[in-house]
Amino acid sequence: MTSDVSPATRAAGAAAATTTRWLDAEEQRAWRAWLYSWMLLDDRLDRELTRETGISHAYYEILVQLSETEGRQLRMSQLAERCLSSRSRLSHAVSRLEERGWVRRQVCPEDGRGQLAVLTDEGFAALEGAAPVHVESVRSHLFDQLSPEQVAAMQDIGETLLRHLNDEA
Amino acid sequence: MTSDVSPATRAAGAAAATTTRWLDAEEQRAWRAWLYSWMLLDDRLDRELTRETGISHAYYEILVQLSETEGRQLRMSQLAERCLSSRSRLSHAVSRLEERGWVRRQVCPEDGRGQLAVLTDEGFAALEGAAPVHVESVRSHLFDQLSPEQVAAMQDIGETLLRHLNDEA
DNA sequence: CGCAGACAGTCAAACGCTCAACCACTCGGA
DNA sequence: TCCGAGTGGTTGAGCGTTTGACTGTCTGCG
Repeated sequence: MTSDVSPATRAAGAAAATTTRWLDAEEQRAWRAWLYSWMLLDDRLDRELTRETGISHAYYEILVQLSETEGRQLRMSQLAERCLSSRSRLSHAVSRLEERGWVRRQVCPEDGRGQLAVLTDEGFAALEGAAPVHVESVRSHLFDQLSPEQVAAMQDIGETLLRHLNDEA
Repeated sequence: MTSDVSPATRAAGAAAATTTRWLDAEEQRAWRAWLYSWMLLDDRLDRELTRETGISHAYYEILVQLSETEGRQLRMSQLAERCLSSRSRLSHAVSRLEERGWVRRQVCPEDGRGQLAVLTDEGFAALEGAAPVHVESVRSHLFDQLSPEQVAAMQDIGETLLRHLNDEA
């Protein structure tokens, strides 16, 4: 689902946009493979997790982030940042998690503007139940399919891109 | 935004689920880097394209797929498959593209149940305008950041995963 | 002290996606 | 030829996300 340019488009576009640096055939192929494989994998992981535990990948990530901090709590904005989520989105998501009794909101003592999202025991238990399911999905669809060299390359590429994306953001 | 398991979760989860094959520290790191870099890249590409052309990545993909076929038309279900989209989602999306005058629906001559989505000249022109923007994004945020070896590895990994995901689906 | 501006978070409206029900058409067999 | 199952596609309700406006709080400066 994305991006690629047909030869016809290519000729016309190039004229319009002061010599666009089009992708060559190999680059197209690499891009497509990357894009498609990611979309399929992401979809698969999310569906397996949701089907078997009732927790979407997005919720799961929130629970994970909270579980990994001291006191199992975080400021809303910090939580949003770690989840690569907008504040608004996180605010809505936390409201829904609150309804499930998995997270609790609490005024931040140091800053009256802030709210703390606190992981409840029920939330932690839910995470404990979901984690094995998710890990098994990741292992079977990703790590089981790749050689150690491919895994190393994956990490290398990911970290390279991460450096670029974080730097210039 | 996703998935990772804290040490605490790890111990408890393992007990519950008949020896879960947890990720070790290196695997966690690789998975996180991959996941985060993809999420950030995907978001970046979509936003740049949407901001500068008013076309989301999802719509762009539909236009690309149509532009690459003979007659610039496809059966709805084939188009959905190529876009890795559900039929319902595609049907809604095509309706919106129809409102913009970029796609036209037409009954399929060979099968009265089917519908053809046809790319209009306006739609093609919109794609021509958007393509350089999108390609430049992909190049600057992805290919410009990676060595030729990394690009080759990316393709290799993508195709390996794609084989797995398509096979077992 | 008092106020302007920045900041944290929430909320409402518009939009897109998902799921399941649904309609229309085709195909194969009695 | 007629019926029933299967297929192709659409629709609507419900839900989650985005955007931008808004409230309340904090901070720094005159």
